[in-house]
Amino acid sequence: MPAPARTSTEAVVTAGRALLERGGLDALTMQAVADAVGVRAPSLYKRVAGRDDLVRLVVDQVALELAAEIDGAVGGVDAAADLRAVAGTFRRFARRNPATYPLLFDPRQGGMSDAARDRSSEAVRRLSAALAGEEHALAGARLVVAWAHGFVTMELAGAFRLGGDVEDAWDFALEGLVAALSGSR
Amino acid sequence: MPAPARTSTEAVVTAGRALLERGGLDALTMQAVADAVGVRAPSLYKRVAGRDDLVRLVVDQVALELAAEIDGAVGGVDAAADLRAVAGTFRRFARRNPATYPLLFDPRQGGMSDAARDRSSEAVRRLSAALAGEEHALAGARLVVAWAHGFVTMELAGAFRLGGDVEDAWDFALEGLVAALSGSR
DNA sequence: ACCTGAACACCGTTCAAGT
DNA sequence: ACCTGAACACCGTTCAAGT
Repeated sequence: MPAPARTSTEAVVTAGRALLERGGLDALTMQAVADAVGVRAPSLYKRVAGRDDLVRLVVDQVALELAAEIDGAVGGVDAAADLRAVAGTFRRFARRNPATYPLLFDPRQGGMSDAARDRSSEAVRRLSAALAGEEHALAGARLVVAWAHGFVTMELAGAFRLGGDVEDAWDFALEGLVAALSGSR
Repeated sequence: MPAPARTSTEAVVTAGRALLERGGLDALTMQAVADAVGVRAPSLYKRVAGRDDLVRLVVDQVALELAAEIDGAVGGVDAAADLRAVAGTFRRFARRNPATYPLLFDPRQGGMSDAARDRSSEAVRRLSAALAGEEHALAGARLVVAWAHGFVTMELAGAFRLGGDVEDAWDFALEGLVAALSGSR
């Protein structure tokens, strides 16, 4: 006599993400997720393999959203303008997802899936190729992504404490990177 | 009748760091630390306020070592050469401390202390001032540090999967950054 | 086929009792 | 003044029993 499903993997992932964003990784407990979806904790193991798997599913959902927003920020006409737009989109995304963003590049949480990573990096690679030439496309993309990731990570961590205008630092860096890429062809 | 101390804060921090470097944050349990220093877990609370405090002490020890190595990498003659040397030192340090390094900029672990942060950033700020001029010193330092941190974080996370030579990407970026800083004055 | 209570091993932490 | 065993609340996870 089959028992009807009282929740779904989707609901479990959504609840997990909300808990993570609200209270950090510590708040994402199987008990809290179970309460949120209206089921007992052991039942969650019918939906996800375990807590680590649930975290991975959340991270991947966030990563795919990021990739989609980056794709949407590319106009396709002016590569320098597109790079500025993509960088801004990336930064705003991190600020909107301050607790989940840092997990995207965290090896302890498995990081994002290959699919999400490839999709995010492809847009940047194309812009890098347009600016720096095909031979420097990959190295240029790695420069831009490393900088953007480092910057927003430090910003989220509250690491910019020496005063000064953080917006200025962002704009200064972005113009410097565009110039460095354009000058290397 | 006083009981003699059977361990010390230093030994506790050293044991904690070793466990963290060997097995990640999960392996740093009060029980494992207690076993390592030859005492029962409750006794650790005479040395550290709790597990979070112990992690913070480990992170700070690592951060001060990083700051010292960076200081030692500065020659003081050629700013561009010094920047390359500092960046290389930074990267090698991260590779030598793959489990503790990511905690340095992790807000969940409190990150590094203000003292450690200030000391690390000051050397980079001076080099940035020498290359880009005093007015762009802070923004330039933030560009370099954000890139270096992002790069080594991604490298440690295994995020460079599109093939290509990661060493080339490092050198290409470093030369681009030196050019961008030098060109902005 | 899914849900549940009970149980297990583990965790950080507290505290009264020992020396 | 420090160390200890015992205890507490919590955690992830397993599993036999229910429907």
